[in-house]
Amino acid sequence: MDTDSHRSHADLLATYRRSCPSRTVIEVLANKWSLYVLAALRRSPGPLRFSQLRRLLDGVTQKMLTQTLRALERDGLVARTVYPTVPPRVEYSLTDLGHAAGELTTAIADWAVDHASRVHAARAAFDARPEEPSPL
Amino acid sequence: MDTDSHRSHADLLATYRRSCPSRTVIEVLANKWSLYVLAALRRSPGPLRFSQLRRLLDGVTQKMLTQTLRALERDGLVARTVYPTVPPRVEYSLTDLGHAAGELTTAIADWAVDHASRVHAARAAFDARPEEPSPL
DNA sequence: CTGTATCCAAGTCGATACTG
DNA sequence: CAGTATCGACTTGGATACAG
Repeated sequence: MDTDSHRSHADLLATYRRSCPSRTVIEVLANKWSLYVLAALRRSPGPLRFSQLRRLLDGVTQKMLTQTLRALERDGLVARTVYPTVPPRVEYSLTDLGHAAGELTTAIADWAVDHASRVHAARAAFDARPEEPSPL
Repeated sequence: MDTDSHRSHADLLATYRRSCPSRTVIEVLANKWSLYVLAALRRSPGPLRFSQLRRLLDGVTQKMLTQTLRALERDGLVARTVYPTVPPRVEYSLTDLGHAAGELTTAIADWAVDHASRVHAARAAFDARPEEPSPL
């Protein structure tokens, strides 16, 4: 994947600057729950209700889920539809923008599943190594 | 991208379980500095020194960079090479595993750059909307 | 140069209680 | 059902000082 072939050297450096507009976008995407919410919505055949997402994402609290969904909605990645019924019904789905982002986060989630054993093995090896690797 | 075509429904649900081994892998990848470090190393033609990474990643503190590099090294994504010179010289590069992960995080970073304006527009629209959208 | 150690502020996150 | 509000524990992250 040579995704940078059309980017200049200066462009690449600018990517990491604090002033780069992408910085704040990265900060929304680069966290566990955003990644999972986008992946879950992308994998779902249709919209998901708040409670469905909560059940799906094991360990997420109501607060974190609300917070995450709001941030994604604010950024135009997730669409929030409220049905004025009683009890209220709220559905979440991906916008076109969110769908594209969801592909990327789903790829990360899939990669993590596929390589978890290798990562865990490396982790164990690292943790098992002696304090002083060079006893001379 | 139908990356899930080979995954069963049960597999997909298991992905979000707290007990899924991929959870801890995601937690390492899903943060700003890990994402940037992997992207920077992947884009670089060769290994990068600690100070080079620090200059490149605008805003990263020494502490966060060290912490991030350690976590990635522990997970077998980054290789750390120490040259016993004086002053010391330490180079970081991607392992095969890290290279694969780097492709994914680079894709996220690129996407963020390319769509930052759309996201920021959505954000501005969201923030500008009235408190009570339905005054009836 | 490449770290480690420490202090402290700020933010994250979970648990709980409550509302329309 | 789908939130909001609040409190407190815990974690994160920055600044600074220091060491091999």
